[in-house]
Amino acid sequence: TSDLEMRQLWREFDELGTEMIVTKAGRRMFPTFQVRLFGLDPMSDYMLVMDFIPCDDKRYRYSFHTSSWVVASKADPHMPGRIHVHPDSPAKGAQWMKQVVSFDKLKLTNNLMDENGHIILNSMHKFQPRFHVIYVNPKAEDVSQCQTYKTFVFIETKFTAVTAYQNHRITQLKIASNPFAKGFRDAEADDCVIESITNVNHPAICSRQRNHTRPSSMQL
Amino acid sequence: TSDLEMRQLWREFDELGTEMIVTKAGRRMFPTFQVRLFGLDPMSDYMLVMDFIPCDDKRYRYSFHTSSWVVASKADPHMPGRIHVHPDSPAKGAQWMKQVVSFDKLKLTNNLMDENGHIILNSMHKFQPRFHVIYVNPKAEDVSQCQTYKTFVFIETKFTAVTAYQNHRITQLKIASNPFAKGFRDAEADDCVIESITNVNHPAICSRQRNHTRPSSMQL
DNA sequence: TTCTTGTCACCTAGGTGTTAATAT
DNA sequence: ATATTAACACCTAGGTGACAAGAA
Repeated sequence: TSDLEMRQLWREFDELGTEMIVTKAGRRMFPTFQVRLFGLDPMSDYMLVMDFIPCDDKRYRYSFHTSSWVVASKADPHMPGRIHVHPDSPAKGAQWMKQVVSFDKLKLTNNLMDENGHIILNSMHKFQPRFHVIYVNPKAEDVSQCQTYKTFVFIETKFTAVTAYQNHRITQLKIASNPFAKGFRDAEADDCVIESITNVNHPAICSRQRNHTRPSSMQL
Repeated sequence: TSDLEMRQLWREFDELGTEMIVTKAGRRMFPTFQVRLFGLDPMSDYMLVMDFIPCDDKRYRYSFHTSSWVVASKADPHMPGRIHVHPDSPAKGAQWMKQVVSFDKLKLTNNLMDENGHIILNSMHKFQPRFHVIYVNPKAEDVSQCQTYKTFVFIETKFTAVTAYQNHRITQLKIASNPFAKGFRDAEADDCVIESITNVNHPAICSRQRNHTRPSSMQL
C-alpha cells in the first residue's frame, strides 16, 4: 500500500482548484508528489513511476467574473503520454520503504518538442497524477511480460495545467507554502508581531517593499 | 578498465602535494574523484565503492621554513576504515558506462564519532584513495562470498588530510580551479584586460576588494 | 481577449577559503 | 608552537511568482 504525504496541503489546494505551472523549460510541481510505501518485499526490486491522465475531454478557461473554471471547448489533441520513472529506480523494497519517496525531479512542460524527458501536458486542461509500483521479476528474460503493477490514484492531487496562475487564491497559497516563493510573502504572523514591537516607525505594517520596476526595453 | 577524469588537474595538485580539508561536518574532495568506466557487462549489476588507505605509518607536519612536509612522528592510531558506496549503486554496467561517474557526495571528516557515514581520516596523515568495481552476482544467496572485485589506484590522487591548508600554493590552485572558491579569486586574465580598458580609474589593478573584517566578539 | 514567453528580483540550499578564537 | 574549530562573506546552482511584451 501507499500513503500520500502532505495530504492536508494537497486538500487545501484541491478545495481551491489546484493549478500547476507548465513552462517550456519544465516546472516542478508544488506541492511535490511524495508517498510513503508499505508492504513491499524488502528484498525484491521495484520501479516507481508516475504518469498523468486527462480528467476529461475538455479545455477550460478561468472565469474571473465568477472566480471559477468553465468549459471552453473540447480537449485539444493530446500529447504523447510520457511517464516519469523515479531516478532511484530500480531499488529494493527495503530501500523504498525506509523513507518518504519524493518525485521532486519531475517537471511539467507544455513543449511538445521537449527533449529533456519532462512530462508534456496541455495547458488549460485538467490532469490526474497516477503512481505505479512495478515489481521487477529478475528471473524473466522478457521484461515486457513478467511484471506486476500496482497503481495508486490520490484524487486530491488532480490539477489544471496553466502557463500563468488564474485563481489568485492559488497564487497566495503557493506563496504561503512553497519555501522558494518566500520572497513574495508579506511579513506575517510571528514576524509581524516582532516587527511591530521592535520597529516603531515602519512605513507599512506587515508588508515588505519589493523592487518590481522593469526596464521598458532590453539591451543585449 | 577505468580512467581517471581531470587527470591533468590531479597531477598539478599532486606535484605541489595535494591537501584535502577534513572537518567535523564533512568536507568534499577537490578535485572530485571522477572516473570513466569501460568493459563492464552492460546487463550486470555492479557496486562502485571508494575507500582510503594510509600511504605510510607516519604523521606529518608542514615545515614553512623549507616549504615541505616532514615526518613528525609515527602515525596516530588509525580510525575505523570506512567505505563510501556510490549512491547510484547497484546499477547496470550500461548505466555506469554511459557517463562519467562522480563521487561528489563523498565527504571527509576528522570526527571519530561521525554518524553521517562520512570517511574518517586522521589529519596530518597521507592517504591513497582506492576505487573498487564490485560485480554483484544475482544468483548467489550469500552475498559475502559470490562477488568479484576489481580495484583501481590512481597514484596522482594521493593527498595529505589537513584541517587548514598548509602549502599556500595548494590554496591558490584550489581557488583558481574550484568554482565554489571564485569569491577568493583576484580579477585575472581575460577579465583583467577588459577591466583595464573599460574602468579607467580602478584603485588597484586586477585585485578585488573583499570584506574580511570580523567582529571581535559575537552576540547570540 | 486570452493565453504564452522570457527576464527579473528574491529566495532556498549548500560548497569555498578566511579569520579569530580556542584547544592541545 | 601547532592544530582545530565555528562563524562568516562570497560564491554556484537552481526554484519562485511578477511583470511586460508578444502571440494567437
